[in-house]
Amino acid sequence: MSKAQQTRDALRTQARNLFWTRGYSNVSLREISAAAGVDVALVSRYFGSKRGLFEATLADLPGIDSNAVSDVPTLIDAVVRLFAEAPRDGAHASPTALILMNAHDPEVGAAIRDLYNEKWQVPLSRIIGDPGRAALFSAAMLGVSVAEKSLHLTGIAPPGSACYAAQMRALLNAAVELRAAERPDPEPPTPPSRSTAASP
Amino acid sequence: MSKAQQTRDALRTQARNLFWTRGYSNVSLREISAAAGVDVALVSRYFGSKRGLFEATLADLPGIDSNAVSDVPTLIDAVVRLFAEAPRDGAHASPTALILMNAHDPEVGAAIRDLYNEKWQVPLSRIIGDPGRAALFSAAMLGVSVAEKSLHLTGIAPPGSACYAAQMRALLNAAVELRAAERPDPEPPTPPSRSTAASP
DNA sequence: GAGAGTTGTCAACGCTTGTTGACTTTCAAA
DNA sequence: TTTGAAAGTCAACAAGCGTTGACAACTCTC
Repeated sequence: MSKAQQTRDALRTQARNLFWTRGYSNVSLREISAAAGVDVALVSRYFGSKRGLFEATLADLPGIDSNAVSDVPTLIDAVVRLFAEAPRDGAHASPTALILMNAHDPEVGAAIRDLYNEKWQVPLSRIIGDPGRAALFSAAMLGVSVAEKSLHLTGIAPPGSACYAAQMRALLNAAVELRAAERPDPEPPTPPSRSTAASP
Repeated sequence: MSKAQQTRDALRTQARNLFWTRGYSNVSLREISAAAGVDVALVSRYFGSKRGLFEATLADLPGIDSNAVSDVPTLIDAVVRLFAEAPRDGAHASPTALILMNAHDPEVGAAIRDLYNEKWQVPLSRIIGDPGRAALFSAAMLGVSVAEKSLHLTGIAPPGSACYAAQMRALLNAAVELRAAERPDPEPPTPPSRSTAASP
């Protein structure tokens, strides 16, 4: 591996760890390059800009492959396993942390939301069958992450434990087992347009 | 009302609308004071610092009164009603937006987490009975907010609709109806100490 | 070994941020 | 009307940010 490739990788790795755990606007390029043991100016050289470096980390975000996963029980198994295995220390950032920390960022939020839509929401809607329950599935999945990562709630079971998996499973099942009366009116399955502005 | 009190209120109101919807570090004092129609320097005069202005807005965060609400059905009703009535436009920020936008902020995150613990988690634990299911209750509640406010998922039912309430209700019920085997080991009911550092 | 291209270093730039202190204006009490 | 505190204005500050371009050090080819 060439020397340039080494520094590129070092920057990308440290950028992912920091961006994904603390959020785009809460991390400076000087901090990233210091962690990578490299000069700040090399970010501009190799990635063009801070935004470019951030986007280079997005390739690491896993998703749901609706070809490999076709039924709901398999889906829930896959999600539970992904969560159980996701790293908790700062060293390797977890996928949901990326979403939670950056989805409402004024600069990169729209890109993150689009990416989540593509890699998660669209496959979920296809597997689960209707977008309402798919959205509730996302809500359940990310809700556990919020409680754990953003709020540090102590009542959440230790991640990786059988109990943690059981909690996830219970909420996810509830999301897809909505009675007909509770389902939203049918909607066009996830919009094709890119989200434009952040108006929470 | 004195003139000084008027400008104090104007600053506090605009600060709440902006801080709660976009997050502490994504809003500048110049933006807030411009929205309030006053000079930036008056923030320092009346609130000491940016942090002081932010903390002055926290009094508006509603919570759960475990004296008024003693059983789970009443709790769920209260939460569903709070969510249905929470304002969606930028003009008045919703309580959950405050949590989601600021819980992982490096500067005010710890204060927000402590406040949520005090105003929500402790009462929830008391009403629901054990901290595990109370944490899952929070997860379900905030998960819907993440899906709606952070990710802008279109599958979530229109807030305020009967369907939205039904969705909330289904998830909240699932959280408190965990079977015994899925419950975490009993823990000391929510820690008394303040959270210290943010290590997601 | 000379030269060309790659890689890394350094100092500075323009900009925005929170905060401060000196100043002027407003306004009610004496 | 004079006086003095209250309220508001203005310009500047130090610090941090992303970004740039000129320069030095290195590596490989001819």
